[in-house]
Amino acid sequence: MARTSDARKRLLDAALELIWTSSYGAVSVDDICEKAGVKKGSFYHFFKSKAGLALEAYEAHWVEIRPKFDAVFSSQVPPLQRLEHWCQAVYENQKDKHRATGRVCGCPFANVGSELGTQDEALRAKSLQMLERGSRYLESAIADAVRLREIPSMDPKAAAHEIYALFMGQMLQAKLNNDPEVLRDLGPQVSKLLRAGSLV
Amino acid sequence: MARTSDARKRLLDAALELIWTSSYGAVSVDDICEKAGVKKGSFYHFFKSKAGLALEAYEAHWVEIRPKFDAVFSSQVPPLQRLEHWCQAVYENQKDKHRATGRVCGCPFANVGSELGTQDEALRAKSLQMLERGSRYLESAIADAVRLREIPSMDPKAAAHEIYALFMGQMLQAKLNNDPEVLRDLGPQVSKLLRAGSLV
DNA sequence: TTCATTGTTGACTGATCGGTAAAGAATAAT
DNA sequence: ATTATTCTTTACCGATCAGTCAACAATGAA
Repeated sequence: MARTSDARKRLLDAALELIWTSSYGAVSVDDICEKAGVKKGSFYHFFKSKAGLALEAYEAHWVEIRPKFDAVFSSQVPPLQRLEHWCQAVYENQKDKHRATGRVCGCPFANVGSELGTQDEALRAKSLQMLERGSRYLESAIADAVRLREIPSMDPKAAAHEIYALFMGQMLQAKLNNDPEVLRDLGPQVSKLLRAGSLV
Repeated sequence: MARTSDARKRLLDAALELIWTSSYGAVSVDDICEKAGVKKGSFYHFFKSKAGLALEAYEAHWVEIRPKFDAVFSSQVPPLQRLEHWCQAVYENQKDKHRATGRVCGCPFANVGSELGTQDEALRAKSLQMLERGSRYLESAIADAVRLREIPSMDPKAAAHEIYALFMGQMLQAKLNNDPEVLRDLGPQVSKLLRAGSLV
């Protein structure tokens, strides 16, 4: 048909990065355009609104990081190790971001859910969807761990939600302290909880 | 000296309410003024900036709710019951807010910390201070429970932070689901975790 | 080479943003 | 009653906000 361009992807990347390191409300369409090197007219050629862009940016980010999740939660890895590796990866990720920006930025999906959960139904639902996607990995790993008698019997779905709540709470604590080291012992904590069978 | 007025308090109340039910970024000074029935000139007579108002609003809110915390965490109550009552109070509080607004609004302090933690040092610090204040109640209760042999020996401070992380994560899950019932079993969950001695 | 399609540009809108200035009204202490 | 102080009001500021528009440039398919 006609010409192609990577401006759309640049906008998605810029939006995620800016909103992650600050917040949805504090980032303007102009900011995103400047970071992406795209004029505002082009922005509205690709996206119908700022909220529309955010929605697509989160989905695009998920598509990007999903392979990492799939790898970390591979069935080839012993179930409890999957969880440990996941905690470790999150810890390293936050440390990298902290090194790069001087700030603990937390989880981009949780951030937007917390900020806009009461205002924008579509973004709330997207944030919830991300949560459920992550929780499903935990659920499978926990179910496998139970099946392999590595941990006591428990309801995997409920346990996954509880572990995920603990995880998101620690992320927030790390952000409030602006200290990624808060997340250092997350893996062992999770293991210990699961082995004790004291959830739900 | 001269005339007095309750405009200042009305502004503090309006700000907390509006920011809690939406977000800091989405609420304008004009919104706050309109809700408080105060003209903008008066706003800047009492507060030096929007962020300054928010800071004071959170501190004022703390002063208001602290007596409830002191009552719930009274030494006259058995330690584990304090925690159960606290969870119950939070659950009821979110249900009330949900009935009134149709939304699970979450914790006002956690919300602002999550939204502005990377942008406004003063608000991040205030959010952290609130967290620590709450955590101190948990810490005392846990220490008492250990001392009274109601739960196994553990580090009260670390356990308090872990319980608090779980709590904040569940609040966020309730917000993302827009369903206060997510918080229904928080109390028993906390009790079970503490009794198992599987924390930290 | 044509030509429909896709992408780019810059100028523009009206609304709203946080914040200011200055004059006047209400009040408490004297 | 005077007066210093606190509070209220109105009108205003420049900047920025999200979003629009129409002209124009590049490109792939025919």
